[in-house]
Amino acid sequence: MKNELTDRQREILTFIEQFRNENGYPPTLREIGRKFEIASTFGVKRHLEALVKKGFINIESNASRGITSLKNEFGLISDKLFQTESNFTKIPIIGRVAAGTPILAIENIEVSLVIDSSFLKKTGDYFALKVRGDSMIEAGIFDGDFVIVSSRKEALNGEVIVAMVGDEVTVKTYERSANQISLVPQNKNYSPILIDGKSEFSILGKVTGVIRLLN
Amino acid sequence: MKNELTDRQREILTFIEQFRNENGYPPTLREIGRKFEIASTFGVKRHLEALVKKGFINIESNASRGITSLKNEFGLISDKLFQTESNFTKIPIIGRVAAGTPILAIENIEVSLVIDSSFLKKTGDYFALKVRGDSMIEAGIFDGDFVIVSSRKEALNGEVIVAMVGDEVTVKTYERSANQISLVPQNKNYSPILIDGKSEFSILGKVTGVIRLLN
DNA sequence: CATTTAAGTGCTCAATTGTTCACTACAAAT
DNA sequence: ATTTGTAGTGAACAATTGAGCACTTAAATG
Repeated sequence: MKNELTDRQREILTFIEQFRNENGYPPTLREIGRKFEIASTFGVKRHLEALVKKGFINIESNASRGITSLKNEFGLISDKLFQTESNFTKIPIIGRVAAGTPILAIENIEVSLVIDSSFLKKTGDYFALKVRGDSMIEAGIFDGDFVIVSSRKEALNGEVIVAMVGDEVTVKTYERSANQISLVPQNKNYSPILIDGKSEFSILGKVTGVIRLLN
Repeated sequence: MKNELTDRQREILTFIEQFRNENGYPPTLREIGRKFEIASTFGVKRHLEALVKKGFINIESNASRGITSLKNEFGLISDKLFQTESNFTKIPIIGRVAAGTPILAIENIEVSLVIDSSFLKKTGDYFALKVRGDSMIEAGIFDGDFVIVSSRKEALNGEVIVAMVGDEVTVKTYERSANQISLVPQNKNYSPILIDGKSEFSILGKVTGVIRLLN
């Protein structure tokens, strides 16, 4: 047996892939059969077994919709993108911004976001944060926006930064005078946060991008 | 009922996501129950119903493993299932758009932009435009921003759309009354564009995302 | 204190789904 | 001529799975 697919098998493999992309779960034997007008589940099953034997899928026994590990005719799809194109950068989205909870715990990283590297300046550490509140709307940063942040510990006047004040993370404009650091909101309804010697304060990074998703 | 998740619901949502990423298909009620030591499928089912009500998942009735359309706490569609192929989507950037006084028509396709597919819905054609002008600043769309546009020919009142008026492309809020279509800027200094029967007018798409790059 | 909401048990039932068997048919290779 | 691989029907069966009900517990709400 050659490890090449017959036309029929290729059709079915393609259908499984499409189905999963559309529905979020693989098809059942009967759903495949309906599509290809195969009346017997056994007919379908043997196609799947052929696909397993040839290494294109795995099937979890006795599990409904138990098709896993899709490959296509060219081999593993999962590796394909990373081999050919490497100009993407994966950015972790740092956990929930709830007051009082530690946010920068690295274990909190649940989701990543991949963006075109051309959006970023140099190589460096980036992370993303979902913004809460409207204190920066005049700078075009709205509640629910994602900000892309370049990690750094210092900032220049006028830059939009992400800072840690006490145990809260905040996005503000950085203003430093002779002996006073101000975190200035871009919204008339809010007042600057003044940093005195006592406050726990640190700069986490500079905002280098904003992403907003609408419905 | 608030649309926020309880701890239990978040745990379960996270588990579903992980399960799907590991296995390629969503878990059954009992598989979820086994994980969390919930003996009754009914207990699990009501968690899922809560997640549906709050808009984090959809469930296909009577379908095994019928959980679809995962969102996570950030509102992103969890697309790791499709990591195999299209974790990224290539979007053509088309010319520029007048967001102030309409200036530019569609130029040539310059560049493409690659973004994480979780930013997009699964279906549909997308393109991107670079916005010129400040007529939409109150909607958080600034001069120089990129808007991601889902191609469509119709719109609902209040949606931010990209439209063609004459031979110029513009980004505005769509407002339709009995017999009048208005393209409303989000900036007090500008007036709506009124579409009469004579104008050549067509909707190019709906703005589904905004990307801003800062220095 | 009554009510609501979240969380769960134990159970039954019906629908969905995977497994398996016997049999047919055809083309290609040994 | 016989085997092998592919492709299918039809039916029966068992396991998995989702749906639903009555009832319980606990915490929060008002």
